[in-house]
Amino acid sequence: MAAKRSDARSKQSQRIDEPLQPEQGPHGEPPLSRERIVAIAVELLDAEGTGGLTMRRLADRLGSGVMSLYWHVDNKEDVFDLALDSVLEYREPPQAIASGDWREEVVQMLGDWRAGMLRHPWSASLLPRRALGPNILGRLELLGNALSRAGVADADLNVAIWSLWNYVMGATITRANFDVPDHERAAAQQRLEHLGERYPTIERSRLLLDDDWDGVFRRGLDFLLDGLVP
Amino acid sequence: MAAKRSDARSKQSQRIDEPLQPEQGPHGEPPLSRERIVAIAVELLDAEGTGGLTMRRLADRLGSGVMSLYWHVDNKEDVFDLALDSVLEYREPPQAIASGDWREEVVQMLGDWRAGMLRHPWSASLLPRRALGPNILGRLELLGNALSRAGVADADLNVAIWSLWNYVMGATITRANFDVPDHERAAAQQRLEHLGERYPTIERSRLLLDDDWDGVFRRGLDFLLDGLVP
DNA sequence: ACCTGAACACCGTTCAAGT
DNA sequence: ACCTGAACACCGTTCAAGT
Repeated sequence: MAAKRSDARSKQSQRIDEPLQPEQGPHGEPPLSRERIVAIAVELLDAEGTGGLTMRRLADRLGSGVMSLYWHVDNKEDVFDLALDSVLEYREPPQAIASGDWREEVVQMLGDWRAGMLRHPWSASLLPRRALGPNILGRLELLGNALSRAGVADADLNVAIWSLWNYVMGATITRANFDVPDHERAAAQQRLEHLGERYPTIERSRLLLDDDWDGVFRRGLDFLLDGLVP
Repeated sequence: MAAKRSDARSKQSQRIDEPLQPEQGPHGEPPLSRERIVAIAVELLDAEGTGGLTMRRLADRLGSGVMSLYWHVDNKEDVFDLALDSVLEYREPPQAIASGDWREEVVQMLGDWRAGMLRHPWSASLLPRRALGPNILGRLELLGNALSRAGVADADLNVAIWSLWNYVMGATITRANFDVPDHERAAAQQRLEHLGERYPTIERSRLLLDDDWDGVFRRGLDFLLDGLVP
């Protein structure tokens, strides 16, 4: 049980001194760098989705040749890994949350996690196939720590972390993918009414019609936490 | 909140009478059909993973021209949708499970669901982006029905179904993607020991080292059910 | 109703070469 | 140390045409 590909380093030697203000290149373009590539990749993914990220298009936006990217990055997979992890970076120091109430703490952490991914809907569908980057690992560490302080036994920690991770991942993916654009909503409603005969329970539960995603997420999380720490 | 693309029908008119034994074509190849295309697509996905499914390769294996596929199928997306749903078909009538114990019933249903997907590891990563086909909807209906009989109030049914769906989906995806092939295991162990300094809780929980996936799945599911139906 | 090949507009990546 | 263009071996899908 281990992270795949998480040690994929590029050929680039590890830089110690990172210039904060990269000087402009001769033609107004800042020089290529791992960071710049990832930033633009995220932009591209936000704008066009998973299918829109192309090494050629990426190079275009960066004002460089396609093959120049390969100096900084192993391959396209690598770009995906880096883009995903970058989305899960913490924007504010997580200590701000650390109140006394562990449960509220966990709920906040997972809510922030979900929100970060929903800001970049492609990230949810990508998560399953990607390695665990440092930001993801950092969030898992924080989660485990909070659970441990809440009194979850070491023997159960494993299960507790995975359960919550799985729940958040599943909920985020579901939310990101089943949200129908407004102009399709009418057609979708129609189709589902027709489904009622074959799937009466689904219809009764309003499973596909209710759109209080945040509420469903929060209530389900509460149920799970009830089970984990009675 | 509604299924995307779930009404995508091909240009083919709805067949009422499906011949059980399609006669051989003149060159030993049975004629092209939606069913045959999907079956071979699943074979291809099992053998080569998501990246291995190509319209050209698919046509090759079917002994037909590439463009012939497009008569039976809308496009590559459509093939993915159909392949995914076909994997979730019930092999035995689900009534066999219906004992009296609703909880055991739910656990069995979800275990079977997960097992079906793990037999085709590509299906887990695919699920997030696909529409709800009839087999998926059928399983959701069955699940909701069992929960309802177990005493979950109609007002909570929505949350209960989604929570379990999210949990199973997350757990299956995690399992399918973090299972390291044996020959990579040694290297992975090494890497993770090195990680212990920065992520002490993760190390202590053996989050990435324990490989009792089935146990973790079952125990987490129990916790969730405890919360859902105390 | 069903199948086809040629053509179009793309892909990711290797390689040998430039500065 | 960093960047490059040409070339290779692929893609999915449109189209006009065949039976």
